[in-house]
Amino acid sequence: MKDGPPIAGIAALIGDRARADILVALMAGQALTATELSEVAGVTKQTMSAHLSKLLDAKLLSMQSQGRHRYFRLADPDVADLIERLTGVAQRSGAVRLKSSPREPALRKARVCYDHLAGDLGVRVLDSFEKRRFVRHVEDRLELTRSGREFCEAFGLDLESAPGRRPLCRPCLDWSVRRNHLAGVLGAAILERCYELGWAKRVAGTRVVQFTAAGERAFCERFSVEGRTR
Amino acid sequence: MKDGPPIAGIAALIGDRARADILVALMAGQALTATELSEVAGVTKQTMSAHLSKLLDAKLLSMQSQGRHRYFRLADPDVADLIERLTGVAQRSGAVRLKSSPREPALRKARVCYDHLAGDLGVRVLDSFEKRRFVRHVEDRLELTRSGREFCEAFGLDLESAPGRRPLCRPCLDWSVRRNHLAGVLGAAILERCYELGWAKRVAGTRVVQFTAAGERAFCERFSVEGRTR
DNA sequence: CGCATGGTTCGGCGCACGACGAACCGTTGG
DNA sequence: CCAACGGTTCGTCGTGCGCCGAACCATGCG
Repeated sequence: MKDGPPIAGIAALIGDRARADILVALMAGQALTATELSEVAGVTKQTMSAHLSKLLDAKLLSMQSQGRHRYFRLADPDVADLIERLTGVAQRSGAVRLKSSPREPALRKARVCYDHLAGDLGVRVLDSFEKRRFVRHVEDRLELTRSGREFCEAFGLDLESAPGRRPLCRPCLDWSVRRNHLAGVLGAAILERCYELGWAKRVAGTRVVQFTAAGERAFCERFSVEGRTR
Repeated sequence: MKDGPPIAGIAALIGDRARADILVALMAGQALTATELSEVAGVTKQTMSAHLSKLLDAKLLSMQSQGRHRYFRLADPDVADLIERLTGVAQRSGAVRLKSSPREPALRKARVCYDHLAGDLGVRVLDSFEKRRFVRHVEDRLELTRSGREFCEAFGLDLESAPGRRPLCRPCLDWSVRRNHLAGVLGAAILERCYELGWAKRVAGTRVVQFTAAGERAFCERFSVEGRTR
């Protein structure tokens, strides 16, 4: 009755960039919403929706609706175990690389994640902020310190006129680098300011943020970002 | 530097029908040659060759050349562990079925595996032979008993004029049903006889063996095969 | 030596599946 | 009530990759 070895189905499910990103992100243990996951994986919501339903069907994930959100987590510890083994084997295999998708090259360096800066540059900004004690981790959240606030004002950011209850500052997991970058009002304000200063602009139709040569230099200096960005 | 989560690459590798078949077959622990594996998985040697090199690259398999053969086995116990976890999760997930390839339907029932009969019918023949004590397992090999030999002669098989050192009778693992069917000279002779008797013929261009309605009835009676073959 | 057999390489074909745009529901909050 | 936002459904497009036929090397045996 059943088709070929069942493991093929499950493995194929995991063997997709976007879905693997989801699973890895959920290894942290906390439940995430569909939209958050779509950011993590770097795909649109429709695409994510399709992926999530497949993973649900296969019972790799579980979901609970809460208000208008849907929270996803790994279905059970066995799944987490599986992913862990998989990473183990993957490590020693010297990371078989999946054929890199065409969109990759520029996206990795700098791109828009909603309205803030992600990609390599985005991650480095957060690194630098942490090193200079401009931000502090408080549980899962991020807090701007006094010196951080001063720095931001000096850079010409307007953090006060922010609307509603959007967090000022929060970390956002980056799908390409697997590390956090700066989101929230602050993240958005920084990107906005880069546009204003003429350091960068968006490439139409994509999520790529293109820095000018001078803009990149200025940016790196300002944020104490060292080294080449690839 | 590295692309997306490494687990995606490994999982994608396992998430292919043919390759999953390979891995499952090798879970038994004994090393198999490339050609044997191609039969197990139901693909040609070229295709198998491509799969095997990918699995080798990823270090999921190890290989040793011996004479003109190449023997493949699982690279190490961790890989076996991984596959086992995977089957575990797959079980409880209620076997996510991989989109069934177009060739499936008829192939499952009866098909040619090299020159002998495989598929559901092939497996049942061996079952019946075992139950009636026509064959006996001797380590990994199969031996035709005295009564088995009589039965075969009565059916009109010529087992004597077989050329060279090809084994008279050996088991061959079936990729679809995951069970053995009858290979070797005997397996070939049975299929040949079915053609002669007009019970079945091959469908051109495929490996499907098509039985006539009467042929199938006669076949089942002769070999004491019970039940519908779905 | 020639022939059979185990494996690999190359080129072309076809298909499954992931990606997105657009349009559509449901919930929340003003 | 409307506007905004979280998610899903539908149709389409592009492409990666698994498959095979044919041709090619290597080994082993008579």
